[in-house]
Amino acid sequence: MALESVLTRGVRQAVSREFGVDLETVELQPTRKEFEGDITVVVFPMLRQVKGNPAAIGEAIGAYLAENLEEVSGYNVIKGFLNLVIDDTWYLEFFTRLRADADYGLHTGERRGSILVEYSSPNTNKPLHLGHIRNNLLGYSVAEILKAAGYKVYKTQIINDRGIHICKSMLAWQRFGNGETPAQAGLKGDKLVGNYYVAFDKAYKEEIAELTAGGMDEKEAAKSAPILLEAQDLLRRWEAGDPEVVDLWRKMNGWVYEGFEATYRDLGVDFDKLYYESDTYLLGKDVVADGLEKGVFYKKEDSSVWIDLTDEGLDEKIVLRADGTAVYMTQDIGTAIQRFRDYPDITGMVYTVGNEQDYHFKVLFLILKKLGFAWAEHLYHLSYGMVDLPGGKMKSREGTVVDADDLMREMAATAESIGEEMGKLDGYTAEEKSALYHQIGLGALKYFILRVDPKKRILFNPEESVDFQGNTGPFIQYTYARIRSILRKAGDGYAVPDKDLLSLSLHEKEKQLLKDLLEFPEVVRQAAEQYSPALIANYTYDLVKNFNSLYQQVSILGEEDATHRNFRIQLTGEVGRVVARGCGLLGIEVPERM
RNA sequence: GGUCGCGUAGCUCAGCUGGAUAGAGCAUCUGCCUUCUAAGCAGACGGUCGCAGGUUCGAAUCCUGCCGCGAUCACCA
Repeated sequence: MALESVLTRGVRQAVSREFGVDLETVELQPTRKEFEGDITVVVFPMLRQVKGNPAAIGEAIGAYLAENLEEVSGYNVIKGFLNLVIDDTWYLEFFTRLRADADYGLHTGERRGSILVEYSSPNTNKPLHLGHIRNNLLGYSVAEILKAAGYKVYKTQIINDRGIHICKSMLAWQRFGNGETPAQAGLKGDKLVGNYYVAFDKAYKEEIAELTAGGMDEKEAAKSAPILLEAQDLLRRWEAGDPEVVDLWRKMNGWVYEGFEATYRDLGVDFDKLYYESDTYLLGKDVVADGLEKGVFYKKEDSSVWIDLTDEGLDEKIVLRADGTAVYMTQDIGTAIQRFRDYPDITGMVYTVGNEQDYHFKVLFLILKKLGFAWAEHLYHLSYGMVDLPGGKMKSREGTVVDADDLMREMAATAESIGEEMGKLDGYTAEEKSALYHQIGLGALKYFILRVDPKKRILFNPEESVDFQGNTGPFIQYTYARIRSILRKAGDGYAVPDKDLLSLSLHEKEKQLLKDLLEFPEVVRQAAEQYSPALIANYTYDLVKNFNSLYQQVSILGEEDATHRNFRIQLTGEVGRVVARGCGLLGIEVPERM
C-alpha cells in the first residue's frame, strides 16, 4: 500500500484512540530540508475537531505512530508540525518493487481511452519558425505524456494548404520564378516557396506605391493592385478546379511538404495522420443546416447564419456567410465531427494552438456542446504563450523571424564548440559526433522551451544563446552520460538479493533519491492532467541535481561494503532509467557519452 | 472600453487544490579535478512574491479593487 495511505490511516486511528474524534482530513507534506524527518503531518487543520494545543496533539499522534506503525521509526514536533522519520526499510522495499517494474512510472495498464492530439498545423506559404517549434514541442510532449498516463494517442495536424496566401506564392513563382525548383535553387522547398511569398509582397507594395503616386487613395490602391486581383483570380480558379492551377498548387505544396518533413525529422516529431484543409474546408456546412433546424443557430435577413452566445457572456458569432461559404468556425466544427467519425474510439481531443485563439476555441467548444455532442466536454485547447523577441513579436516583414532550421543548426554548432573544447569523445567518428551535437543542441532547445509553463510567453533573445549549464537540457543529458559511464565500468555482477538489500542503512542522499523516484508516477499523472511538460522537466532536473549531489559526496564504485556498493550501482541505474523516461516524455534524447 | 492571461532575486524561471525561515539556474564572489565524466559539486551575495484591502490560526497561493504588460473582441485563417 502507498505510504501516504498507511500514514493517513494511522493518523486517523491515533486521533480516534487518543481524542475520540473521527478526523475529516489528514494533511501530509514532505518534510522541509531543515528539519529531521521525511513526511510531515500538519496538525493545525485538526484543531477544528480536536481541542488542545497543537504541539501536544502532534506529540500524542507521533508517539502512537512510532509505536504502532513499522514504517515510522521516529518523530519530532515543531510548532504544530509533526515530522515523521520513515524507516529505511520502507524505502528499500519500494526500491525492490521499482527495480522489478520495467514500466515504472507508466500508467499503461489503466486504459483510459483514446485522445487525438493536434499540433503544428502550419500554413504552407512560409517556413517553420520558433513559434512553430514551441507548438510542436508542446504537442509532441503532451502526446507522449498522455500515452504514459494510459491513453492511446493519435497525433495529427491540419495543414492549411489552401487560400489566398498560397495563391500569392504561386503567382509570384509564375511571374518571377522562371521554372525554378528547390533542387536548382539549392534550397529546401519550404524556403523556396517562402521566398516567393516575400517576392509577392514586394511586388504588391510596389504596385500600391505606383497607384498612390498616380493619385489613388491608399486603401483603394491596396484593394485594386493588379497583382492582388490576379491572386484572387487564381484562388477562384483553384476552387473551380482549373487543372493548370491545381497542378501548380500541387507542385508547390509538394515542395513545402518535403521541406517541412525535413524540419520535423530534425526536430524529432511525427504524426499519425495528416488532415489537409483543402479536404476539410467544405465540411461543417451540413452541420450548420442541422443546427439551424434545431434552433441552435439563426439566420439573418441577408441569409448569413449566426449563433447568439450573449447568454454565455460572449458575442454573436457568424458560422456561415451570406453567400453560403464556410468561415473558419464552420470548418472547425466540421473537422471536429469528422475526426470523431474517423476515430470512433477517441473520447477527447487536444488542440495545440497559441493563446491568441483562446476566444475562438471557447466559442467552438460551446457550439459543439450546444449542438449536442457529448464528447464536446472532452475537448481541450492547449493554449500557449507567444515566443517573443526582445523587440517584441517576430515579424517576417522585418526579417526578425527566427527560422526553425537555422535555430536547430545554431544550437548544434554551439554544442559542437563546447564539446570539442571538452574533448571527451575520443573514439567517436565524425558522424557520431555530429549526431551527438545535434542531440545536445536540440536537448538544450527543447528543455529551454518545455520547462516553462505553457501559458506563459517566452522571451527569446537571439543575442544570448540558450544556456548549456545549470538548469538546462545538456545538464540533464550530461548526468545521464555520467550514469551510463558508471554502469559501463560496473559491468554486470551487481545483483543484490532482497533480504540483503533490506538490511542496509541509507545515506541521506540515497534516501533523497528514493523519495524522488517514488514521486515519478504521480508527476506523470499530474503532467497529463494539467497537460504540462513543464512538470516533467522540473522533476527531471531535480532528480538529476540530487543524483549529482550524491555522486560528488560518496563513491559509488569505490564503496567498500559490497552490498552497499551494488545497491548504489543499482540505484544509479534506476535513476538513469527514470531520467531517460522523463526526457523521453519531453522528446529529449539522452546520450551514452558526452 | 469588455473579456481572458501574465506580474516572484539584476536576468530566466519553480513554488499557486492555503501551512514552517519563498526555491533553482544565469550573472558576481569563495572553495573543490593524481580517485566513478568539473556541461559537475559545496558555499556567499541577492526578495516590501506589482500595489492596496479582505477571508483565515496561517496568504506568493483564495476573494475584491487598482496599476503594468500581452492577447482578443473580423463575413482572415
